[in-house]
Amino acid sequence: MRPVFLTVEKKDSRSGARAGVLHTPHGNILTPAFVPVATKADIKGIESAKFESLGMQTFISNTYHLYLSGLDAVEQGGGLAKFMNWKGPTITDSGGFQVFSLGTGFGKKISKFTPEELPSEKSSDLLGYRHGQTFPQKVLPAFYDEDLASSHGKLAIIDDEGVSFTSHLDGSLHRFTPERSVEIQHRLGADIFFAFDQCTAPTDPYEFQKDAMERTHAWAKRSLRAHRQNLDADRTQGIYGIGQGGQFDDLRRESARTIGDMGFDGFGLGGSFSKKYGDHSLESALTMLTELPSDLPVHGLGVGEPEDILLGIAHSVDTFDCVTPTRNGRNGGLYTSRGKIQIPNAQYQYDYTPLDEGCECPTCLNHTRSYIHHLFRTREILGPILASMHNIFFLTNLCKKAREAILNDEFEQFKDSFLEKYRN
RNA sequence: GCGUCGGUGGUAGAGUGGUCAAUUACACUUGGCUGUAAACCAAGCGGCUUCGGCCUACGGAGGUUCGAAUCCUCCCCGGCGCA
Repeated sequence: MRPVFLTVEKKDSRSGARAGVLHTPHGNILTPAFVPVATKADIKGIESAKFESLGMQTFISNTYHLYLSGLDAVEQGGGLAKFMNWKGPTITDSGGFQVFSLGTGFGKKISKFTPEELPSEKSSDLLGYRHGQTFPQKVLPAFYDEDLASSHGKLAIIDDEGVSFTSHLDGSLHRFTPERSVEIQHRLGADIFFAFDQCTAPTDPYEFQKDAMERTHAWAKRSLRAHRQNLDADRTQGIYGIGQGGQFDDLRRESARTIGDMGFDGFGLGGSFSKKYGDHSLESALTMLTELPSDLPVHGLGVGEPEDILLGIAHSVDTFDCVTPTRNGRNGGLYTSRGKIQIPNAQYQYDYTPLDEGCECPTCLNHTRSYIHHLFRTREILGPILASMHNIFFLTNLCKKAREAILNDEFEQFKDSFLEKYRN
């Protein structure tokens, strides 16, 4: 028996939607489920004691950030969950997204580095590099790229072996490989973690996507092998493989088949689905679902707008993580059943109704729009906190209601009526 | 009363003859945020506009000058000092 597996309770008769139970060593996750992001072992502004009241069943933290600061403390503190005083399931992401967001995904610049552009040193010299050590001086120039340096002074360089990058915190040089990412994630000790991948933007061209996809496949194999070699971790942690392919359906299908056949405990829908890349980047990624083993749990990485979550559910995605509730919340954007609102806007100054009529989150049960508006205007820290709490509840509740609808075999109806109201 | 320094857009505060409808910050108005270098970022912020400009503005009124927020005179208001 694997440490993580899905049992499907009910399949919708008119769509691919399904309701299930994702079993983990620290408890079950009822799916579909929304998974808030706790990048650095905290959901910004919200302590773990509040999680349950927000409808949360789990959360996802980040390998890249925790590796740069706090890894030893987390490990010695008994792992991510215990460290945070959380009893339920936990998830970590591999750091693959940062390879993208700190590298080619930064701004609009696209750069690709071939192995011959890399340092002449054998890659083994670069492996095992630890935070705090000094990188060999002679390889430094090879890591410096004028083009990228001018835009953010930092760099992530990809080669087939792994990724070299500079810390966004202090500029120090580091190296991630699939093996290293897995090792760190073993030390973080989450119930579910992800294989190291190369994320791309949907707008990247075919050859680039194909290259990244094939590299991701090779890294997936290595991530899985590294996991199997740690017998203890393999018994207590589940590993998800990630598929890529950008907007190209043939690549997406190939990626799903390849990753789906490797023996992972779950599948991560890889990519970046921001609207700035167009309106259909998620749809092409969803073509992957038709190629996967039917009982394999599927996670949508970075899928967090209500429309996208419902679209994902309709295609049998089980879990979703995203920064949307927390980042939008901190910046004053609130989800309501009638669409998003900007609470700092003037029109809410004397609006003494709840953020969302009928919402049962801790924020709405106790406070008015006027109050939240006031907290944002005065830049009080409570504003972003209450807003984040509401937004998290909104999305976990959306998934909860979708689950109930699926169990009642009325998902399509639920989805349509939600969207009609949400879009006004 | 005398002397002195100063009065600039919602606020603070630059500018001190033309490149000024006026730097900058805050405030204000509105956008954006999809595996978090984001409690962040961006745009706008006198009126009108056929978008080329036009009009009204730097305490008030005059004046010098081709040209004044900037120089001069008087008035009003404020700070400080001396009576």
